[in-house]
Amino acid sequence: MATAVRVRYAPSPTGQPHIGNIRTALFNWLFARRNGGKFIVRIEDTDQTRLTPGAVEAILDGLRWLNIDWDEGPEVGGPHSPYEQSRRLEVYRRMAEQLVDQGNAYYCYCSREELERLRRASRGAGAAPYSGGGCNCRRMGRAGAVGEPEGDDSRVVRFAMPESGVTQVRDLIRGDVEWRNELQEDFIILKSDGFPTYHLAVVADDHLMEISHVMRAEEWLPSTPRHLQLYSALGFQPPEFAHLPMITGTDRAKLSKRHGATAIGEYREQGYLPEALLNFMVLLGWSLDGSTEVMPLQTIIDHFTIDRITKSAAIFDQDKLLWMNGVYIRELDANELARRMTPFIPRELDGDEQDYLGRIAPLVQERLKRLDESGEVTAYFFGELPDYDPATLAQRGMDAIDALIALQLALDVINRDTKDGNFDHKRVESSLKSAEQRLELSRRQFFGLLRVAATGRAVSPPLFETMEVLGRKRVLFRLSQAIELLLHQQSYLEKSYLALPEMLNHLNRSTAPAILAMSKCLRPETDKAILLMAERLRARTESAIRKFVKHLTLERGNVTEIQRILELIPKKDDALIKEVAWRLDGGHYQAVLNWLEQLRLEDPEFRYSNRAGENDTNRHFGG
RNA sequence: GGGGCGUUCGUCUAGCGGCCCAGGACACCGCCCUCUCAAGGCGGAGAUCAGGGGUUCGAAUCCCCUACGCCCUACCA
Repeated sequence: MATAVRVRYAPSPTGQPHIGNIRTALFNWLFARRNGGKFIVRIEDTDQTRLTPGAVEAILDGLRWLNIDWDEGPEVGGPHSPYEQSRRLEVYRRMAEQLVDQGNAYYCYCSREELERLRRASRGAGAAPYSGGGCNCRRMGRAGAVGEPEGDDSRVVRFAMPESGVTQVRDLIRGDVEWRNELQEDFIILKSDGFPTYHLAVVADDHLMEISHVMRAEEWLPSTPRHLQLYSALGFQPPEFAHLPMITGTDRAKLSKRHGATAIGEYREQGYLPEALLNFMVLLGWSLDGSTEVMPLQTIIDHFTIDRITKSAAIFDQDKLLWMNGVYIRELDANELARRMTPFIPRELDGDEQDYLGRIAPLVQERLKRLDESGEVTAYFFGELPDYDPATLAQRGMDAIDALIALQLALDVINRDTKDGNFDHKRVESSLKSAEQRLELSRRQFFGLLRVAATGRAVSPPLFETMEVLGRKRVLFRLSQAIELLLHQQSYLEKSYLALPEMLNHLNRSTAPAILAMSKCLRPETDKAILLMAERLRARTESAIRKFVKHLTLERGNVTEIQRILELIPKKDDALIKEVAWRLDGGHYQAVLNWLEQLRLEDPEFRYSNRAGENDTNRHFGG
């Protein structure tokens, strides 16, 4: 019967968990899950000088975030506790002693300086440094060890490598690999501080913890012969070995800080989905079939076999990860998306806002690549619209007048069509599309304008859906706000009123009854403003009129009647004036009045927004 | 210097002697869709399979050599 699969992830807590390390953990974990085996986490904290506070927690958090669970290890314990090597020193010390007793290891008293000298000398010699007893300790040590003082704090224990023959490993990924023993050096197994080196500790623990397969990064391949010799000297049955390809930066060098984000925590903070990162990482060195890339975890587990692991190192391709993250985001249920976006929204959300976010989420879903874009991409849904440049309102090929006209029309039409409070996007769409037909604007221009007015941006999710989610109140307010913004722009202001003085001219002279009635509706302040404008703008009235004529559509019952009037008053065309005037009725005077009222903006004392809603304009018309 | 591993489009990869003058994906380019941005659809460009020798009727696939890259060469893991 085949031995049970027991694999392990053995990180050393020397810093933030690395993408490369975590990928190793992932492969081990997948292998365990695939084979119904156990996945063990063991902390290799044998280097006291490199310990980093919080590193163990960070490693464990990284695993938990990716949903990689462990059957034995820190926090969960297990039959081979403890799982921190610093708490198992006795085990290693005993084994080291046993090896010394057996003659497989010896005490070495060489100073670091001597060692360094030896090392340099051996460089050009073609042999491994102090191999086969390069220093004298091996030869004299065995005999001399007996007489040495116990606990000498400068001595280390070195393993005595065989001086001939080869050590061979049958790597599950790389096949047979062999090394000549004479080229191997006598490596240290127990340091002078009493801690084991990696080599002794892994072998001891992998054996004691009954590890069946050692899957680790390729950088460990060169030390495998040491481990094998250790197993043999200790009389242990070695496990299977599989050396995983490394993950490198774009320069093909071992991944390091200068390659950008390498710590798994950074990916979490940048809004990568753990399932996306996991899926992506597994593809770095493993493939299902060469064409299936995005796949559920269960599929990965079901098909995860060592024979499909690649041999060569892989560059970590951020672009592809980003793409895959987008894929996973799009696959999320809207509520789930909202839930995951929440931590990335830079404001506390109350219950209502959380619901609101739930409605926003589907809109931004397919244009979100990372969760950390959440704040940015939803900003205009919350609170007031931040200042935006009114110049962005008018789309290509439009000027402020076009924008003003279209905005006013949209405002009126939406206001009228959704009075009952039903503000779904279909309704808004049909309403705005009918309005669009009355304007000489392309759809792109009209909706582009409205988009800026509603969101403050040139780019957003589809307009009508966005408006629906924003809600009637916000939309209406923002449209009028946009109008106001435009009017506040000095240069635009002038243009927008170009036609008014001319109109005033005609009002004063014309005899058309409707126009007279209209002038009666003008309140004194407004009148004054118009006169002021007239003076200022006299020189340009001609072109202004032409401008308005362009926007004219003749249709009864149209709020844009005001524009028509303006447009229909070219000089010497009283007939036309009459024609328009004739079409006016009470309802349109309202529009006229609204329009004229905006003039008051010219005079700061008559802020439009301060007065809006206050005026009982109907009074002037007598109902 | 020594030892080891690796080498298929820019990147991740498929390929285990004929199905491959090499397939998929990301990125890139173009078109379509379209109210913007995305998403999506369609199409394009992109690899003399590191180079050279063999073996074979036939090689990206097997063997050898060379080159290049990377890893190890610490009382670090």
